[in-house]
Amino acid sequence: MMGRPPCCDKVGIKKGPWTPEEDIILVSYIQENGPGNWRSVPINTGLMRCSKSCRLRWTNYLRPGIKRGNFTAHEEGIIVHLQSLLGNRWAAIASYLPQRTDNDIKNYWNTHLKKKLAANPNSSVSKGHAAIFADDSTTTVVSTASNPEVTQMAIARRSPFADCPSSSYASSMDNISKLLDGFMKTASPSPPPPHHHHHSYSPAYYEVKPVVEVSNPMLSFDHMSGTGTSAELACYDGVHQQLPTSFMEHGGYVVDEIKQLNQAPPLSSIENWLFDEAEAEQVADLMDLSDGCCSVPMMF
DNA sequence: AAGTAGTACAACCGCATCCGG
DNA sequence: TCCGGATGCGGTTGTACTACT
Repeated sequence: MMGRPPCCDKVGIKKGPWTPEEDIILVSYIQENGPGNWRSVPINTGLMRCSKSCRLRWTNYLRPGIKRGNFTAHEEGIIVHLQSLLGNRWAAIASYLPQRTDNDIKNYWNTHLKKKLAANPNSSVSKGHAAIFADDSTTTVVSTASNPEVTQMAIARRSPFADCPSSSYASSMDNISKLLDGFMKTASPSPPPPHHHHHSYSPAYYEVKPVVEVSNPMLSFDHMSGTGTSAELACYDGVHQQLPTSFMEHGGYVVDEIKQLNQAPPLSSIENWLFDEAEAEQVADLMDLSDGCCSVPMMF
């Protein structure tokens, strides 16, 4: 009689931008059950979304550790060089920038970098490496120069937070926490920042105030991996956000992910390049640094 | 002020790959 | 080894927003 239903039944499946309510449902479900088994997510949550849409929403927007906002020159350099080495393998490139999603990197490449390279093929960005330490975000320049170990961590993706500028880092964990705990109580969401235009709902804009400080993620990592109970992941306006233990236990996503990222796999040629470039450019850029341009608050 | 073109990015689509039975 | 379902990945689209005329 009836044949096998299609993978994504088009009938009754909602498409388009996600609503806050849908995000809350999805995040709550993943909090309880962990990510994965996406097929069951719409079934168990009642979300009128296909499994792929749920997975995409989580991986590209809701999952912890995602950094949003402008790409730094450092990140640009990495992306450009990796793209030249790997081609449009955005997932592979994204693995070197754990805070960025492949979708983000792909979009950034298509909308910014491709044009940049076309307009100025001899620019430092196009060379793929010279801009790595010409970071305008006042984050890693001095700190990495004075601390080779930190340089290696930042460059070689040992931590998903390693090159995170404290000033721009808006933890999606904050968003999730707010989604879970405070959204319903929040009377009026803050409007989007003027430089961002968003036609669809974005949880980042539920932040009542901008992120002013982020606690040292490396220390937090040690803490969380050491105890395995709760995760002190970010300091938001001075209030430490706590991940529910269940979030760590069910699927152990955050802990597993960070542990995995924190492991030191055998260096690939790309990673070796990153190390080599880091050392070479570090010296070169230190020569160019004029005093006053980089008074950097140490994050470590 | 209104219309138009350009930009940015979230989300979708379809194919590829993985994995368990 | 084969098959089918689940998931991952990259290309592409849709549309809100901004800048320009």
